[in-house]
Amino acid sequence: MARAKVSREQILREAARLFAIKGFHGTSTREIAEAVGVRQPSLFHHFASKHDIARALYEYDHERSPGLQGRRELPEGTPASVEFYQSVRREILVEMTSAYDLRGLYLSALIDEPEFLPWRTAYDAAMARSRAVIEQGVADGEFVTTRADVVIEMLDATINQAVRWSGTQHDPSVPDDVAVLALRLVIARPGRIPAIRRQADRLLRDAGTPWADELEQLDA
Amino acid sequence: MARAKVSREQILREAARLFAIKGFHGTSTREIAEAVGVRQPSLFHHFASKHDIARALYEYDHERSPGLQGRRELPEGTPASVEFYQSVRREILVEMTSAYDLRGLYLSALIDEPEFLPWRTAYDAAMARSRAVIEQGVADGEFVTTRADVVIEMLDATINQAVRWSGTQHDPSVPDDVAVLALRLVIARPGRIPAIRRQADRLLRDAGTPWADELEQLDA
DNA sequence: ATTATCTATAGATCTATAGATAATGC
DNA sequence: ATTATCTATAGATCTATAGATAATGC
Repeated sequence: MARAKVSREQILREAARLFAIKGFHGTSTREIAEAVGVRQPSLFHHFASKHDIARALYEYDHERSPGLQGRRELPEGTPASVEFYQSVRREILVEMTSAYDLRGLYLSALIDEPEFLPWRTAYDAAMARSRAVIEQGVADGEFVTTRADVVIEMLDATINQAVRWSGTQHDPSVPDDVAVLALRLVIARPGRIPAIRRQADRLLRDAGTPWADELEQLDA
Repeated sequence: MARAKVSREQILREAARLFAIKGFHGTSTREIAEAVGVRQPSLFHHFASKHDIARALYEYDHERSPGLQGRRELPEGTPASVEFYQSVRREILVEMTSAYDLRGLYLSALIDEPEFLPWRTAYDAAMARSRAVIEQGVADGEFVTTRADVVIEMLDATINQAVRWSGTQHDPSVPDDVAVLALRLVIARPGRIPAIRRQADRLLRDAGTPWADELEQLDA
């Protein structure tokens, strides 16, 4: 008799989808197993525990996100406006092109549970770096004096929201649209936005950072 | 022996707090009972079921939010920019001054469960009305041509986020700060923002809508 | 007499383990 | 021989009900 041949990826995909809908605690391992077409205990051949499934999803997100890794894509000395624009554009692109629906990881307070402390730490550090960029922009006069804390919260919320667009939304212009809106929040001279975009594109090309791959994925 | 005298409010407060941290499904009735200081079955004297507790919280939020009720605070014919500014400011104020931490209701997909369909419907209608205001602003030339869908998603995410600030954040200038940032997303002439704020204040006073009460609450 | 708690517990989960069995790869 | 499934089930929950008991209000 042919048995369902289940891959780790299939489990991650269905688990993520269910976590996003019903939450981590609201989703049973039985439901995940049913969605991938095996019996409940078979999951434990692939993952040691239910928490381990969520951990793999956090890991996947972390590996794809320069922001969470604390990796800069643009050289030292890049103007804050360009850095800010590029980092928002990149994060939105990363979340939109995720193979899994990662909402369940960030929309609830799951990340605050002790099992997930490393990802919480990376997340907090990324927020602190974003904040520093905004403060730099204000100090340089590129950005209007604004409440960096409120701007950060709005962006954080938006990036979390962007995870929803993975799978459903394939419009490749969305990352740029969101990054432009983010710039509008803080920029002193909105007329400079096209120049900022061009500078980001140029610096990114010079740095040789791959970027086109994910964008192509959205067109498909 | 003195027994704990528990009020409905105490249960709502602790339940909301726990839902926000661990999610609705991640919180047991035993945990809620422990937090309020009674035995688990005693909760069922006050609420028919665990779902009923969440329902009461949705109801509370709905009663306080003009946006969710579809109630206009400003007269017909108010410019889109003023309407937009005021609606954002009001919703942020409502969420910030909530007696309960309502994150758990909106950060997960709890609202999508069939038990909560009436609140889902009200929520969707509020989003559609916000969208119409933005499109009006674009049509009138007050707002730049922008993707209303993305702006709505950013605002929605921000308002959900604002729920986090209830309890912890008491700064009475936050609703205005967020509303100004929201305007910056879409406004064609940022220099008009102070005039828009003044017009909102004036129309609100003329309409006799109470407003000062909640602001005072933040100062306390 | 009414209201709010308590103890005890039914019945339905839920995660994870143990050990049997089938499929696959050398 | 190894890998991936299966059935069966232990043991720990979890929600909600039943019925006893204490406190409160008239």
